[in-house]
Amino acid sequence: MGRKARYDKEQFIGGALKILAERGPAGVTMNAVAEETGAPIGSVYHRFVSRDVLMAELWFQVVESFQRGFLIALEQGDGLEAALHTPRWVREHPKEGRVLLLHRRDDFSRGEWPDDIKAHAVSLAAELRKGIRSFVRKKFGRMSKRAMDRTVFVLVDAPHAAVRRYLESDEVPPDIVDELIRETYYAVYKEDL
Amino acid sequence: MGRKARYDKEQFIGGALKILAERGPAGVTMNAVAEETGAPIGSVYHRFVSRDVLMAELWFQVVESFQRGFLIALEQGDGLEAALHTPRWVREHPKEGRVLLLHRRDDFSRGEWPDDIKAHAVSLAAELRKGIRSFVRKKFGRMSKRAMDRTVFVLVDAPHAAVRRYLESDEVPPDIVDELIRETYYAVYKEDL
DNA sequence: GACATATTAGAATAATCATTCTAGTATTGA
DNA sequence: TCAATACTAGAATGATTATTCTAATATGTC
Repeated sequence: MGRKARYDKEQFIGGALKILAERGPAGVTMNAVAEETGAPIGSVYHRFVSRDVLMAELWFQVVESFQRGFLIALEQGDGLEAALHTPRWVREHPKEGRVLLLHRRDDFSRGEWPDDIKAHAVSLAAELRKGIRSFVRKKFGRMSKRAMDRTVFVLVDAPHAAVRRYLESDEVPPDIVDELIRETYYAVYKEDL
Repeated sequence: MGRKARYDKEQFIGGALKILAERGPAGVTMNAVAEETGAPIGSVYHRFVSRDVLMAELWFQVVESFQRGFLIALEQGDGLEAALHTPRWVREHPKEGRVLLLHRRDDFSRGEWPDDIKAHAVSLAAELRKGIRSFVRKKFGRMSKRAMDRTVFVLVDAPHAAVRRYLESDEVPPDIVDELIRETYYAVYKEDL
């Protein structure tokens, strides 16, 4: 049934990642991706309905990898381990780091997106929420809006903030970042929940 | 000398701000700004060399206003007052809040920008640095890289982080944000500097 | 081998915008 | 009133890119 494929999604996503790291988001044109991969542009469109979808899938791939490590840290180590996962992962994945800035989780609920993209976003978010929920229960014995808000700030928002300015200018987050995340962690969790 | 102006910079910047709030950054096309203001596109270009410069000036105007309040808080109140200025200001200026996400301070050092834009960026950054410096000296009696890093995190990065997700989805930051900023503040400043 | 079809090829098309350009127009100053 | 000029007007241009389209080309299946 049909000809054997010479190029697959992975290659195009890989090409897009490379271009993104070198030339920034605007550099990732469909022609650039095709050229980088050595494929004709038709083949890119054969795999991805649109540029938006290609970028979305790149984002999913990266976030999935990031989130996997985060959830493992959250389950095995304690919360601090998970909070520090952000700067560590970013240091180990400099190219991928910039991809994190490309979208927010709920970009895919607004607007027109293919169903599988929407579904992917939903399941990714659910997985994260579930992980954090069960962490909160483990740590505090019960669940509350307040505990969730704080935990999201300490484990997600604060680490991302600490790291963001370095991602934006292609620098490796320095050690002080870990220190600040650590202190924020102890601070916010010292309060009664 | 010459005809009286019917449209000035302020009107175009105001139009751009309105469009940004309603349709997001991509919606701010030069034609949209002209239409919103009721002016012909030629008049927009008579005031701004390019779209980039228009957007830059919008950003400057907003950041300047934000920063003014921040510096006053920093000088008059203590650091906590300044840290909390971010969520407060954003609540009072919902439209302007989104503008903050448009640029980073050092966007204007890289790349081609007119000299006055560069100068504006430099002076704005200098003013902020100066304010923080003198705050650090006032609070700790001396100056150190470490104290500066921490202060920037506590007064700038953490508040921005806490607020960012709400800005991105056009929501008003809830009270918990202030609470988190406050705790982060006490935490990080409890450590010896 | 011939057919069906998944895939390659990439030139042609189309849409979107920023920007330019040429022609008027109102105001100031002489 | 006249000349200089800052400004209005907006149609035309140009550049950039996403996307489409038609024609080949392999490869599995009958």
